[in-house]
Amino acid sequence: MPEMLEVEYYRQLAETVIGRTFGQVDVLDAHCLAPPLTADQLGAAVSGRRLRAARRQGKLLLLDTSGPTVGLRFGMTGTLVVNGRPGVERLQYSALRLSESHVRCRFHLSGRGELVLVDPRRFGRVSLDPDVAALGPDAARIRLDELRRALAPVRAGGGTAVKARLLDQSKLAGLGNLLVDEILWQAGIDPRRPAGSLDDDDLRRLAKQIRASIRILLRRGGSHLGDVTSERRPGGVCPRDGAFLTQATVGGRTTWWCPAHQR
DNA sequence: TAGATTGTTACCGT
DNA sequence: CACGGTAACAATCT
Repeated sequence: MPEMLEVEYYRQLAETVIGRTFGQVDVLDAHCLAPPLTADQLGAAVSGRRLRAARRQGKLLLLDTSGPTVGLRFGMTGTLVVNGRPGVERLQYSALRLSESHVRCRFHLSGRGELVLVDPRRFGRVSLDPDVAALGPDAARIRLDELRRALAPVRAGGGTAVKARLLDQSKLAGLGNLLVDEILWQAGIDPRRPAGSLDDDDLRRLAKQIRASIRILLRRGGSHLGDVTSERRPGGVCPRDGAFLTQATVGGRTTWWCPAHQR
């Protein structure tokens, strides 16, 4: 489920309990703890601490407390539920309901209230003081010079596909598979193009499109609501010019693009 | 039923 | 050594 858009909704939800104090932490599935963190350590570090701020860097949610910062990653299907309100109303799979059996970690708030990590597929992780420096600049505010740096060839040649680079969280934080395909479709750029082959005009257009798509889809309600997302299927057609979309694996992920206008 | 999946990471080959 | 591609992870949905 979550790319940066969904995590931004979770962040906004967490903001509603800023100032509250953490109570007990129930780790229902130790699998959700990023090694070497233990349930006892998490509880001891967090309980009695006040929530100071809810930040986001890419897909990583950061809960600053009066003690350590709690890092939450949501994997493919993680959702944050705060006081019974899910961060995302519409889940990808209509039949997938928030189920008590999928609660992995519950942060109680003193008095009443809670933040709950619900994650059917169990790829989500809780950590303490995560290494934010390992992430590139956040895609929502990417500037031209930052994008140029993110796509610059590390070695001579620079044959890496532009899509692979855009997905590399250490270069640029926040974009996932659906969002990247949507952005490249909007910008008219072939996902297989070597990242280093983009000229200044391409880079400028792409940087603007990254920010624009994030802004629009945030308003629309999530990463799966792009103009081309519903056409990601056999027989899918480009909404712009009617050409059949092409499918291939690029950057290790299933990729759809329009062979007519993405160059 | 077989195949696919919005994310991250260990591993392997170049 | 650095980089890039791949498989694995886990559970569910189409």
